[in-house]
Amino acid sequence: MMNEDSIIAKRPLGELIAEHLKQDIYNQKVKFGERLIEADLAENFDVSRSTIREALKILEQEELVTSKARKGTFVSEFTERDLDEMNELRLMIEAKAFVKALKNLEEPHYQDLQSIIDEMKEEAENGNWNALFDLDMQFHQYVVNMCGNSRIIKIYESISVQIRVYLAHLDQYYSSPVSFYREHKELMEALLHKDTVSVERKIKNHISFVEEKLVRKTDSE
Amino acid sequence: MMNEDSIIAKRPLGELIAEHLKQDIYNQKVKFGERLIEADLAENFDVSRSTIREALKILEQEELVTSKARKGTFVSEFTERDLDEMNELRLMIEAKAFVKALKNLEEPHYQDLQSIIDEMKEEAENGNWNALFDLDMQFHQYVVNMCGNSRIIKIYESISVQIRVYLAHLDQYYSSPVSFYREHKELMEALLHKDTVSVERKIKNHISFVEEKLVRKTDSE
DNA sequence: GGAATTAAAATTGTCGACAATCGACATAGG
DNA sequence: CCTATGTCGATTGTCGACAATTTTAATTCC
Repeated sequence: MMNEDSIIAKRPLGELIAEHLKQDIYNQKVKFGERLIEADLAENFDVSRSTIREALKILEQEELVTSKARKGTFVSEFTERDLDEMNELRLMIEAKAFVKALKNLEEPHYQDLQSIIDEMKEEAENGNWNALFDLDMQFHQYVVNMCGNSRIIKIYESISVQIRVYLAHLDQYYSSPVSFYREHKELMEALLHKDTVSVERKIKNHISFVEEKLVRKTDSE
Repeated sequence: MMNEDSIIAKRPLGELIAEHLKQDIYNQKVKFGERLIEADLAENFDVSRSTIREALKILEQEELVTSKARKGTFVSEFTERDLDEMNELRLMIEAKAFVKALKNLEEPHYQDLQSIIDEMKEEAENGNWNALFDLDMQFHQYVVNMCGNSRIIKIYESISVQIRVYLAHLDQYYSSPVSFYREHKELMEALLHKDTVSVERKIKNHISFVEEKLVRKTDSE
């Protein structure tokens, strides 16, 4: 009668470790290009190498690490070129997903989104970039999840994690947290009006904002 | 002095087995929904279960199998709904990739493509659907590979394998092999003319051809 | 001193065994 | 008869050990 996944779902160890490692990557406890040695990880996490291998396979799937046969697995290095690729892909997917999501967004969803936006405002005022990025991810993923295409959702998940990691590793951002927040506020309004054209334009703006304003030092400032 | 990957690169066993299993799925030696039991596979392939596990993780990555913790791994079941999702994604990606590829396609590439087309013609006349599908995959993947975005390439690889599997499992096709071939010939001509607009339209047509003409029995026949 | 060889250490690939869990059946109790 | 509980076999999760390979260090030879 109370057999169902008792609060803490009993997931395989490998998955838990994979998540832990992902956090470590977010927090730069392991850096780009760093080699991950199975035996060491096994000792640190106090599990067998088989389990570590499973965890690494999961991370590899999300492209957070890359492994070459018999050469080892390394934390993926994201260059600016990679960011370009990611953004191109992201733009394509997100533009489509958002428009499709419009058909499915109902009142309760808008409330959820609004509360994310509200949190963003707070974190923006505190200048807390890391929290801001997490909320950003939540916001976009939430909308994409409403698009109705499970494959699009899955791909977006993967790509957004990568972008998240990329941003986390930057040591400086060339824009203010508040304008980052304002971006989302405008996007939210376009969603509320169910204005397809406007939504597409805003998405496009938003992504180029990340690329050009946030990451690169532009002259026009 | 001749140590470099001697012709046959020494890849991990798990990868080889994953490929073998993929072929088995193509050829319907294993069917949709079928459960894959690690111990049995280990015995059949005469390797340890660890190796089988690795192979299954690879297939899971390509979404050809699905595995639930402690429940086992099953060959993915693709419904018509899945085909819809796949095509939507494919359309999005391929339209973008082809247009981008136009910038990079040179004479030798066109020759490669033409030879694929020529083979298609032959197989079409023999009514050999399976070979035709393989060539179809080759053709599209070849062009997509020229788009210059490694992430787009990777995603397309995954999605096209899935579509390939879906088509392989159909027991009947509602169109002629020759018209399937002709589709590609037209696409090829659009590529040769580097006519962006035409390429986009042709891609769109081609994908809806697969969905509506090849798979579904339409009345307009 | 430096390039080529060889030896040693570190690391990944593969294996077989045991533990934990699941599913089906049998059995007991109402 | 139906439901709950216990048991057993089948299957997956995890482990530690050995084999194969790569990387590093040491040695030899020019």
